[in-house]
Amino acid sequence: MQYWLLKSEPGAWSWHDQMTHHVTKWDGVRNYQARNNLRAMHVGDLCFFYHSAIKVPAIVGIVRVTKPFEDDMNDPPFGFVTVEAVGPVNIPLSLSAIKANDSLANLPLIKQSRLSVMPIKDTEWSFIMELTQTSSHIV
DNA sequence: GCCAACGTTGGC
DNA sequence: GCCAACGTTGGC
Repeated sequence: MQYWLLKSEPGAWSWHDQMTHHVTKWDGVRNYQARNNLRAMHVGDLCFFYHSAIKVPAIVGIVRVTKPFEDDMNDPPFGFVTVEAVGPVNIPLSLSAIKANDSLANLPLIKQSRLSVMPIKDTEWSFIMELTQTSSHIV
């Protein structure tokens, strides 16, 4: 089981959209590194759902991979995985709150701000899960 | 809205 | 294969 983070601009595809549709393709990725990460996903992997390019970018929910990578017939060599909404995080975790924690300093989210599909280490996942359980991180 | 970072394209 | 030009992402 591996962990990931998926970015989406809420104007294009929001957490609300994800919850409404529940099971969807995660497509539209047009970057090789992000595509490689999509291809490395396995059924059962969990992903944070992150809202990007807004006033307060934040982790807002969790989705689970339900089908592995498939090729997009119309746009090789890119493709998609299938995900289902698991649920919202208890309290959204903003990028500024993430940056305030030294133990999250190595997240690609910070080091590689344009990458839209990235791996999350077990320890990072657990720590973020803890943070989303408490309001202490809200500034 | 601006701009930095970065990926992609295409001429040479 | 290099690099300039250009387009896109995403934080602020």
